[in-house]
Amino acid sequence: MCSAALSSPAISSTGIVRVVLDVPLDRQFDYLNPGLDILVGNRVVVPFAGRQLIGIVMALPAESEVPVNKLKAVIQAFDDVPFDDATLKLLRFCADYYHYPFGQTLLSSLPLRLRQIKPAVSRKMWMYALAHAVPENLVGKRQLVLSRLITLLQQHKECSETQLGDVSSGWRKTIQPLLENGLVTRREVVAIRPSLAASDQEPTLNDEQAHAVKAILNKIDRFEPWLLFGVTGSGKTEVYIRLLQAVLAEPKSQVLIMVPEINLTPQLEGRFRSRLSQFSLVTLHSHLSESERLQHWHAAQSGEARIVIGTRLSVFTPMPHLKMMILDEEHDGSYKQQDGMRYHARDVALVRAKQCRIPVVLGSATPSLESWYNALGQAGSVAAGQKKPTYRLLTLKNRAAAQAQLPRIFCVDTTHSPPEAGLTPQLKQAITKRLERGEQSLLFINRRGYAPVLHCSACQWLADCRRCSAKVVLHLRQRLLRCHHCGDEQAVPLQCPSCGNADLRPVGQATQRVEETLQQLFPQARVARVDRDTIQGKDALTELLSAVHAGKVDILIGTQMLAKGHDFANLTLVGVLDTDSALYSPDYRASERLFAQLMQVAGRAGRGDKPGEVLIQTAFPQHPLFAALQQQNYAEFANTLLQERIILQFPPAAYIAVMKAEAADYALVERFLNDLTQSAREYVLQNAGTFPEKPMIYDPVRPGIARLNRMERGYVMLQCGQRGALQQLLQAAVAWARQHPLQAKIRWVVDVDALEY
DNA sequence: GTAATGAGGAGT
DNA sequence: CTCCTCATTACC
Repeated sequence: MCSAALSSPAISSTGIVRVVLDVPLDRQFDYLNPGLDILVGNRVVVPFAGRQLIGIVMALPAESEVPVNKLKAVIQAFDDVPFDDATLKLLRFCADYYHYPFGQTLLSSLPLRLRQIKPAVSRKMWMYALAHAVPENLVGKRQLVLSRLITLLQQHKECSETQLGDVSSGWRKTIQPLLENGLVTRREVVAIRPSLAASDQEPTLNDEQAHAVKAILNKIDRFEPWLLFGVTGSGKTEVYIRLLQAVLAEPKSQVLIMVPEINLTPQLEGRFRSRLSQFSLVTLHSHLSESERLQHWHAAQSGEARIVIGTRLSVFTPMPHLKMMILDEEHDGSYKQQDGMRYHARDVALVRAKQCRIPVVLGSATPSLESWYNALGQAGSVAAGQKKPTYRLLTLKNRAAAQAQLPRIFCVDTTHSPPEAGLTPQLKQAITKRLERGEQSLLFINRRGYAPVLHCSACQWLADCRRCSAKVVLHLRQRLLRCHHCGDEQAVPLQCPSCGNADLRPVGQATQRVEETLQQLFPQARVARVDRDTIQGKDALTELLSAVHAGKVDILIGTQMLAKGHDFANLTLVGVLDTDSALYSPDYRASERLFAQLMQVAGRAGRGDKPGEVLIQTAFPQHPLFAALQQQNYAEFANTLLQERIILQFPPAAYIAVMKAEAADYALVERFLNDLTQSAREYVLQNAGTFPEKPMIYDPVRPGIARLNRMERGYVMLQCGQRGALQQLLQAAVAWARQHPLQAKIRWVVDVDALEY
């Protein structure tokens, strides 16, 4: 696009307004200003193809390439400027790097309220309190609501609108006279919820923690990526807190902490609120209401919030005084956006830190191979080969609480001890022992539902999804078959649709079925199941976890939902029922993910003063992954994987991008992708001289789930050892795809640094 | 993306 | 000859 003309005025009341819009068109649109006050950066409402859209003013050019009589007028202008220069630059970079339209990149990073035409006034939030003692005769006998409101206000120093609303929906009407006569006062709260009383006391850092804090603070005023590699329980959070204390000591400075998903946010939030209670803190995650999100976002953008804790999208939150970023559990796949602009929040954070010249701390017990690769060399490993380390590695080897021991990890060979209903005799025995001792057990199985397949014993028929090339999972309680890929549900057939046989059997294990088995085996035990089917509301998980803490549960069974961050002092056994599907998966990242997951699950055992035990059921106990796991030796395992990736020239040893296409008819997809590979190869041949390294273009393949939601899918992988060369090819490929004749008939996206292939 | 546009087919 | 549907094109 045109660079803003030097002569263009900062404010316009007439003339031309150049706008980007939330449309999949990678260009800007010019409008006439009918006499509104408009600044570069403002949000405006403009007519577009027969409807009204919100746009962002990018420039006020002197003239337009479009004839003036074709230009339409701006309808409305808002006076806010949502993006600062730094954020805009970051979003521009991302739009280019991920090959996603700039307008959509920009608008999708904003809270929904700022993308909607109705004015984004956030409703004010108030806290109510009693001003003085309540006079005796105030409350009449029949004024039940009033009396309850007053009781509530007497019990709490301050009450939120939600609290008061729980008493009666008509609370506003009742409280109004009290506000007028001054018995009740209220104060406005902007986003920042009142901190809990500062209670936690400062633990002493061990040597490793102290060294990490000191090392980072030594280079606090420059761009520097740190990999904080610390086993579960080694006290990474305490390191974060000390860093934040130091950074926030500087007036105005802000910090951004990112976490994988909402489940973890409340935990970290609670600790930060109590330890850093003097600093205003907001969260940004998907569980917020739209008005909360807007408030929190504004608090960050205005500089009012000093601490922001958020999920991946928060990496784009404008923060004028950002001085440090922290990514907890940096290896977690949920940092990668899987639709729209497919950015990786870790990579974006690195770019942002570099632009802002600030440190970025990546924390993990099982770093991503990307980060490991970037930190190697300094670790003295040979795996990185000739590569120079770009991250600084800090290691926390010891558990922070000295008495907490690392769990002992065993494999149970399922070829020698075949499991019955999913449980090997060893595991059953281990559970029995825990029940006798009054300790808790956690069983981990990565499949929700009752059984992963429904099978006909006569003709070997298996129940398929109608929309996907996948098997449907039996959910017994709801009496239905559900596809875990598209969500489609169908009734359980009474007889085999293929041969009419009535003997249809559930095959394999999933959480519901294991729960049933456990209840039969241990009728006296209190069993709780945790998966997406049992955990529905936003407080459901918290409630269940506190029940576990209170000792009201003996055996917990669940999916990876349970794997993260929850410490149960009385939990001494972790059982992993089925890992083998991930061991020999075609996905090149499967074993990296499995190791991280098992490490995390193992970390749940024995976090109190009792030693923990982990039993893993597998038919392949000799697999090197388990040997490394038993020694809790991530480094060795990661180095082995790295060698493989170097040989295969897969990430992080090389860069990849995947062109993903889908259509109802695979023939179209195939034609499109064949055309693509051919022209991409020709392009590379013809421009061979301009490529610092020649990219590889693989033949089209079908992904693991070849059909998803009635769409036939196909992938083409582009790979190169050099990022710039891959980008050069991608640019040509995207331009080519945008004007391909099949463009309208198929859907395609480019997934740069795709996690799966 | 979606609204307007125009080409081709069946129906009155 | 009109109305409808579907694909194509333009969107400032």
